[in-house]
Amino acid sequence: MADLWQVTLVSPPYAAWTYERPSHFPDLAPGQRVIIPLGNSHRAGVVIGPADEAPEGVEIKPMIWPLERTPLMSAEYVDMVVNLAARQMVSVGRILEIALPRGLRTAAVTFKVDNHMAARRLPATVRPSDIVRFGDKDRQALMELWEAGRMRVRVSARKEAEERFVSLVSDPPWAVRPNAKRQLSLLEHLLENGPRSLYALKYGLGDWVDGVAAKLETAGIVHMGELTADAMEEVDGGGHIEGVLDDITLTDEQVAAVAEMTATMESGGGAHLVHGVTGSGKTVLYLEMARKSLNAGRSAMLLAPEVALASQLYRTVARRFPEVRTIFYHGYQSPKKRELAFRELARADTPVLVVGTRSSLFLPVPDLGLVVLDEEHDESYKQEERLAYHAKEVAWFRTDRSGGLLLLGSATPDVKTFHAASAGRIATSELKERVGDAILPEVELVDIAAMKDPDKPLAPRAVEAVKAAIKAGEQVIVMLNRRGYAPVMYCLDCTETVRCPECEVGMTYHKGRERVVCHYCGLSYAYPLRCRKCGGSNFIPMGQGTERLAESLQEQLPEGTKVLRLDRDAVRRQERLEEILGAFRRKEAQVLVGTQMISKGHHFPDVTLVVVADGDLGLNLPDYRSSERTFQLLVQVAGRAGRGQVPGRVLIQTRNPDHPLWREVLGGDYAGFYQREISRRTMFKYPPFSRMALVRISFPAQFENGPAVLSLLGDALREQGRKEGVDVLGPAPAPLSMLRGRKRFNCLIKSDDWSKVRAVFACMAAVNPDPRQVRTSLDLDPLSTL
DNA sequence: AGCACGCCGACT
DNA sequence: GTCGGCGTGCTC
Repeated sequence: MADLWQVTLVSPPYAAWTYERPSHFPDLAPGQRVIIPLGNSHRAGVVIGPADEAPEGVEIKPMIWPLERTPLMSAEYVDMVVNLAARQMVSVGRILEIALPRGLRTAAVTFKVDNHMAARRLPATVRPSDIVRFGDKDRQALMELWEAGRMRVRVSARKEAEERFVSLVSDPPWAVRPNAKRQLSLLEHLLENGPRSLYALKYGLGDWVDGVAAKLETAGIVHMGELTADAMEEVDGGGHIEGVLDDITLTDEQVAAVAEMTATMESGGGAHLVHGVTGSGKTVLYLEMARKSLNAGRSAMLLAPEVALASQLYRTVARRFPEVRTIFYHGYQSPKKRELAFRELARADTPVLVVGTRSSLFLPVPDLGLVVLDEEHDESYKQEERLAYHAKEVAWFRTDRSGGLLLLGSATPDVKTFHAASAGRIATSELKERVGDAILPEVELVDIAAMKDPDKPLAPRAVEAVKAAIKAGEQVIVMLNRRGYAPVMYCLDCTETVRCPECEVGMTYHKGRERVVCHYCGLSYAYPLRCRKCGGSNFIPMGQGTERLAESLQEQLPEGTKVLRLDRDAVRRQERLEEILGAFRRKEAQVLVGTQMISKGHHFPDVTLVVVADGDLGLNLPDYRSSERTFQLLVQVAGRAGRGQVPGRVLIQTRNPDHPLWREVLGGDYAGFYQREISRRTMFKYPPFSRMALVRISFPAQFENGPAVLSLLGDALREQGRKEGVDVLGPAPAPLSMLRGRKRFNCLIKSDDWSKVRAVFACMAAVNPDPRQVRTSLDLDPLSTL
């Protein structure tokens, strides 16, 4: 009787198939990685569990070799992955592909065999294809060496070479021939998307990347190797979060919060919201709770929405707990580093601390007593590309299973979180005061309805306030949530604007890069360019972006004032973010202009003034979350002001001073905002009073059956929706209607129950006549419902 | 993701 | 004539 097991492929086609355990194999357990034959190749797979019976009509093949002697993943880990896969309606292999570092997903390995004591002569290096060819005796002898720990696994050199990251060394313009199309397209790609592994670049652009990248490396224009983000951990200037170590005495509010959180922790865990105003010292609470978890012999994980914030948190944690093994982890680390972290945690037998971003939640951390999501409302916790999952959901699942505490911290909680808290389903602690002498800033509105001059985007009153702050030796942050120089380029000859041919949206002028760029798909053209309609080249930039705002401020402010800019363009080169933040923190500049990036968690004690150049941006988007998003952004950016001794002041420019949101932002009145928002959501049955999901459908642009299949799938969705009693809207072209040669469409589903959403999706997927061409995916609770 | 199969252009 | 380009299809 053959010993059959379910094995999941961690690469396409991601299937969970049946394989036989050969008699010479050691015992198997869920989570064990094995090399399996697939067609004529060898692949890595993960054992999910025993298979009850063989599928009909297929020949069951035997496994080739184990990839580790004791599984890196436990049965509980596999259980988490299986569960998450079921919720997201994707195969288990898709989740494991996200969860496992690259080196743990490949079967391209070599075994180093220590055979000097062996009775039987075996080669010193063995590859999977050799094992297949071995006779039974040799295989048996090899397995004895394996079980004795005399056989080591090494990822093949070619795979490791592909793991190297390619990153830009210098900003444009680059010293390459203007007609070197491939070199330029690689450079533009790196500029737009940031550092990428050679592997990812080859996948996205083509195999020519190998040669071109090598050439650019020789020319000193790109760097290949470890990502510089890793070096960032050691860079000074970021510093740990100040005040956390120096001010260990807790305030009364903090003491009360610790007591409440401890009660939740000791009653078997669960979620606990820390609703504390900006600057109220939430980090101290996280550290206190981490200490409690460690004292109870349990591991703790502290997560931040972005690498830079996680890195700051890591330094603080490492200083606070020098005696505890602390691991820093994020998705931009080299695969090698991630693999080391994964392996170390899988082997750990004492409690550990993990600090990182959302991808850390897939680490095999032993006995999780605490997970902290700092700034829990932040949308970066939701992964949108590839596979849509929310870190909060994974964190909730893990702490639920382990009986750990899930700590959600924010000054402006997610409306859904706060609703659960108000309903008593989540325990809550409140911090209403800032720590130390700091008080919350004064917020004022500036009416700019009458302003027209694009070279003077700030109202005179705002400019005066900036000048006064600089004169007093203080610092200023100016936020404009739109990067580039100008969002619209207007042709003076024919009144046409520059539009992206793929996305049908306006293209943004980037002066420093000398290009116009589509902010949806990243397509860009060199500027100056000719008008598509009339061939003229007399464009005038209209509207404001951070680049133009920084430029005009530089002109309006007194001689000697230094203005820094912080946005995705400015920090394309990895080390630039820390450079800019460090320079501002060291007061090498008086003004920092930036997008919402500057609103996130940074602590600048000398900033006394925050100006929001366009408060109305994002307020009237056709999305149920737009006012929540705007409120959170404005309160967060206002929170950057007055964190030191001098009280802060916030000016918000608006063309619409009567909007009810302003009163709540001005008063920092989360409760008032929440009341108004929740009654609106009740009225329109928006979440949390309903469940929203997006069905994404895409097919290659040249696939002629695409539209027909699309309408078939749309019909199936509506039909099934009627049966289940859920609303289905669409299909409508997605905001990025064309991406990588595929046409994309969305259907919005609104239901009272996730299970109905899954049922409707499953019925639709089942009638898809050509799943290879027409791909469908389900995004539960999408960030944007467009 | 790999790898085979299969059908068209530029070479010893 | 063949070598080899990459479109398409399949993998327990």
